[in-house]
This record gives sequence, C-alpha cells and structure tokens, in this order.
Amino acid sequence: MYAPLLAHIARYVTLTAAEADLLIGYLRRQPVARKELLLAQGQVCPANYFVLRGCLRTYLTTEKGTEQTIQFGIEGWWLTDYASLDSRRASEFFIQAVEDTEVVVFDQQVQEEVFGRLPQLERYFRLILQRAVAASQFRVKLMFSLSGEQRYHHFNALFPEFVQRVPQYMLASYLGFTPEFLSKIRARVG
Amino acid sequence: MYAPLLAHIARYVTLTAAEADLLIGYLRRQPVARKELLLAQGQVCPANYFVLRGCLRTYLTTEKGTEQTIQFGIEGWWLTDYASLDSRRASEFFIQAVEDTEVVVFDQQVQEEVFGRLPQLERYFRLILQRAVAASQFRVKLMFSLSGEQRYHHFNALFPEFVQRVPQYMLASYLGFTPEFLSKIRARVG
DNA sequence: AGCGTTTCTTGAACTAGATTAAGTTTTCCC
DNA sequence: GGGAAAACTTAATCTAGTTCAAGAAACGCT
Repeated sequence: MYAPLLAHIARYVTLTAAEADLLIGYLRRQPVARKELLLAQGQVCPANYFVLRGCLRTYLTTEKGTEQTIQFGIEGWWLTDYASLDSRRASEFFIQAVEDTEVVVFDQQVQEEVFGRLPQLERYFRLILQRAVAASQFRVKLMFSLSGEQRYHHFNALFPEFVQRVPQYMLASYLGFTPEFLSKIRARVG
Repeated sequence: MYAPLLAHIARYVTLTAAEADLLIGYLRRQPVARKELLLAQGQVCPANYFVLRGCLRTYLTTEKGTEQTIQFGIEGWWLTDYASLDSRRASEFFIQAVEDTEVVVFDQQVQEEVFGRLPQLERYFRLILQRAVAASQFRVKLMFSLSGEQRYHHFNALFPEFVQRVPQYMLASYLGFTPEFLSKIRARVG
C-alpha cells in the first residue's frame, strides 16, 4: 500500500520497520479522480502529496482564462505548493489529477510532529528538494536555450510515453507555447 | 565575520555557541573579485556558497556565444549547482561574482561530516530549499503569465536597487529577453 | 587624463510563436 | 450507440521580441 513511498525513502535514508510503521500512522492514502482538484486557487495548501499511481499537475489560470501548467508529478514524485504550505497563505495554484491517481497525503498539520519523531526525514526531504532545485535550474536552462520546437523534441525524446499520456494542450502549456503551435510542430515531423 | 550566516541559520534552527564554533571550523570565507569565477563549465561543482556581501550569478553560454543568466544570489542567499554538487558530474553552468563579493564556502567534501555532527543543519537546508523551490515556481509563473515588458516592470518594482546594481545585459537575460529590448522598454517609460 | 573596452541605445528588418476562426477527430456520458 | 463536449488540426494574419548594424555613453586601466 505505502510500499512505493517507503522504497523511495529507503533510497535516501534508513527507517527501521518500527519507524516506517510510525510514519505510516501519520499518512493517509487518497484516490483522486481524473480532473479532481487537491488544491484550488485561494485555498491554503493543506499537504504535500506523493504520487503512488497516476499523474498530478500544478497549474494556474491566466488572464485569458486558459490554464498554464507549471509542473507535472508522476509516480514517485512529491507535489505541493511550498509557498502556501509554508506560509499558510492562499495559493494561486491548482493541483489536479491528470488521470485517475492515487496519492499519499502528508498533512501540513502533522509535519512538525513527524519531523520531531523521525528526524531522518529532514534529510530525506533535503535531498529530494536538492533534486527539485536542480531540476528547476535545468528547466530554466532549457527554457532559455531552446526554441519551443526544440523543447518539444527534447522532452519527447526523454519522455515519449508521458507525451502520449497527457492531453496535448497541457503539454503545450507546460513547454511554454500554444496547443496550435504543438499541432504545427507535430505536423512538420510527420 | 560569519555573523550574517549564523544569523541566517538562527532564523530557522537553533545552534548553541559550541555548535556554531564547530560549524565555523568547517567553513571558510573567500573574497571573490568582480567577474571572477567560482565555477566554470566543465568543472565539478566543489561547494555551496553563501553570499556575505556582494552578488553572485549562475549563468551559461548559449550557442550564439551570449551569456544566459539563470540566477542571481545577493547577501543572505546560497548559490550552487545542486545537480553537479550532488552527482559529482561536470557542471554546464558558470558561477561568477557580479561585483566584488565575499562568500562563505561550504565544501562538498565536508558536507556529510557536518550533517552528521550538526543534524539541525539538515532541517535548515530543508527549509531554505523549500523556499528555493517556492521561488522557482513563482518565477515559472511569472515567465508564463507576464510579457517581457511586464516582467521588467514587476521586477523593477520589487527590486529597484538591485536593478541599478547589475549590468543591464545580465538583467535582460535573467528576465528572458535581449539587452536591446530592455533599452526599448526603458525608452518607452521615460 | 586619455585611450581602449565594455555597456547601452536606436532603428529597420525579420521571425517564432500567438491569435483567431473554422472544421475534424476523439472521448465521454447517458 | 449516439450526441455533446473536449481535444486537436489547419491556415491566415498579427505581434512581441530578435537580430543586426551603427553609434553614443560609461567604465576601467595605464
């Protein structure tokens, strides 16, 4: 049930069976239906979410009423709005399931108690946050170095299955251009 | 000497005087002349850098030979290439002083020993990395929501002194457009 | 102080991607 | 299974920002 999360944690820090049981006592699993929101704009972000199965995305709505996808999270990823989680201020983002999904919910309200009782998790989150910052720097690099078309081909080469899995309009906005432009890119290739 | 760093740490975690002394034993201060590099492309990133005074930037060179600024770090900020620091692989980035600067160097080689002896620093870095991820999400949001000109005005409103402090070509590339375009924006306003 | 280098400005021409509208295809739900 | 909604495609037109070249201003070093 929680095995993928515990396996993920085990890649970074060691938890004894007793500690794993203690942790699980603070978490809960939640199915999230396709298109269901875990966070809506204006809400305070209640938790950090680990994807067991499926896919989440963080997005916001633009002045023009379109959706701008900021981030995806598939199996093995944590997703949240850290600014809102931390500051307890209303989020400007939505977190939504792209497909039927199952997550582990790490409620903000138990966070401090969990870190107090299992301080190795401070290290676990430090390490995954380092990865997240590195990923973010890499993404900024790509945004600035590659044209829209190059970004699509690069992403498609790295994650071809994922590209098939998500709606084209979400992928386009994540990569920084319009769905019409993505149709043109695809038409050019074949 | 190390007071700004210790003050920064004290905002997040508690260190006793003895622990502070222990930490300082692992760090070193380094002056960095304007334009001097702390990291060059192709090197493995050796350390995490805390800015005591001055300003650092992370940049990379484009196919066209121009410099694309990815990030600035002023007083009170940590700057590194986390991907290279972590994986020990060659970095694609440069880290450079924008002006005469003074940093605290937290060498990668002592990192594990420091975390072992001062585990509160796991928490400290987790908390600042959460802030870094939040800042990154916010930046992506601005990149997608605002035009180039709007991004300049927004940034200038938030950091007017900083805007005066750095060369215009660095600011332009950080904000995602050319120096010529920034000149045009400025000409339009006044 | 002067000269060379670097940074900034300006304008014309260009282009990557946006916008808009209309139509097609696919998906979903009753 | 069929109809409505959502997703995708296509093409014409537009635009935010780029490129290029040339010149001006500021800076740094001797």
